[in-house]
Amino acid sequence: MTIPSPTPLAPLPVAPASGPCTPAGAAALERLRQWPGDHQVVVGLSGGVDSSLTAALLVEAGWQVEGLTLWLMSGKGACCAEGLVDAVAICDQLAIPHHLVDFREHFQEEIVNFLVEGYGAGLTPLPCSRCNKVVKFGPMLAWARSERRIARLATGHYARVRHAEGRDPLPVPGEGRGRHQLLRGLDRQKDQSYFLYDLPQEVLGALVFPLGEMAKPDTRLEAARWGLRTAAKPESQDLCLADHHGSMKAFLDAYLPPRQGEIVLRDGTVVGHHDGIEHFTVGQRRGLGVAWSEPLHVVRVDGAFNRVVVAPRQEATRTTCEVGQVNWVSMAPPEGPLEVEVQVRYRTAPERARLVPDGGLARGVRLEFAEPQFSITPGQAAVFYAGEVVLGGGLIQV
RNA sequence: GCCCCCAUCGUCUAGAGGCCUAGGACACCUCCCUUUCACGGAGGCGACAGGGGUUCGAAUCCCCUUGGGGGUA
Repeated sequence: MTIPSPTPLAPLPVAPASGPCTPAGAAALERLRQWPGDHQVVVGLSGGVDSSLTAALLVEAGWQVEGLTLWLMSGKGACCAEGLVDAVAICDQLAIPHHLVDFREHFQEEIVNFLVEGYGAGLTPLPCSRCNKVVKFGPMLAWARSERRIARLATGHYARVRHAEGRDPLPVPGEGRGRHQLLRGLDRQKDQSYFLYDLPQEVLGALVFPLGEMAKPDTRLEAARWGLRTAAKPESQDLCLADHHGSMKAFLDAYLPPRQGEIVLRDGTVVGHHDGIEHFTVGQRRGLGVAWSEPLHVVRVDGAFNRVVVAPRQEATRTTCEVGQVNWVSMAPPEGPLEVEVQVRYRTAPERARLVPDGGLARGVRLEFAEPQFSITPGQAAVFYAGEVVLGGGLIQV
């Protein structure tokens, strides 16, 4: 479905009077101007600053741009609706077409069900990487190609893609020929590469991340220069799932009935009770309700026995884990062991580990960390890095 | 129903007359952080079982009541 752009109440300038006000903005613009190949692109617009500026920079660089917003949530969809208003307004200001595609059913099947089943089983599923792969990037690109005959997709993610033809050698031993590399965003505070590890090569090859080398403050300054209505919009919205529920807990409570169980120490001593394992994740401290001589953290969520196992922090570590459903990004699957850096959660520091390909697991590897790790959690992603480069990643197994 | 011991924030406790407008730990709440869930950071709420005494002054001493633990006919 395509919704027509409304007539603006007050005409806004299509382009600002002056050029970029930050070196990063100027560099981003220059990269877009020099981009090899055709300059037609569909921009995924969430209604935030990042995607707004992404569209604006592409327009400023002379690209032929069309905006696309996905309708994801069923029900009222309050957050989506709010984002949609801004997305439409931005496209209007930029004088580019805006499209809205209804993905609610798809989102429900692929993400909502995935979350409910995962949490119900005692995992801590990561929705974002799956959503990026299965709901956003893949389908958006397919839509752009089939509906608009446009081969490229741009988003406001803080990550970089080094396309096959211009790539540098891999920083680790391995085969990277002919691959599109995924790199961290230059602004390490905002780097979102963790959520993108599962994108296939064919998608990576079509991506444009104009903000990959921008820092967040640059984005805001440039957005303000453009007079974008989203320039000062607050940072993180709530979980996009949560619109009419308010939080993940409330969201899960709407799908999973309360199931009381025990909170136990490693030796089986019962120290408390919980109202559903879906409210707990490995490493968690708050919300246990157990008063102890020192803080207790969750070390295991036992779906089979409906129990939550807790221990003092220094005992809540692991040194190895199995990773499944691995997607190799910037390199071909390695033949043998590899020294890598691993993030086991978004926004935790990368940790040194030895990665051993596991013949027994389909697309599996085993990680042996140099130091004990605090919160290795089944369901979360383990993403393998070599410095800036995303080598690959997968899901932590039970 | 004869004799002894104990009684502080939600929990575990510090406290042996003025340094206590009662301290700490854990829990809890709020905010910050954050495209997941968490971690983390900063604040906050919160108690001397009740009633009488003794003292210039009592959480700290005495008495009674109440509520929990031991011993003898």
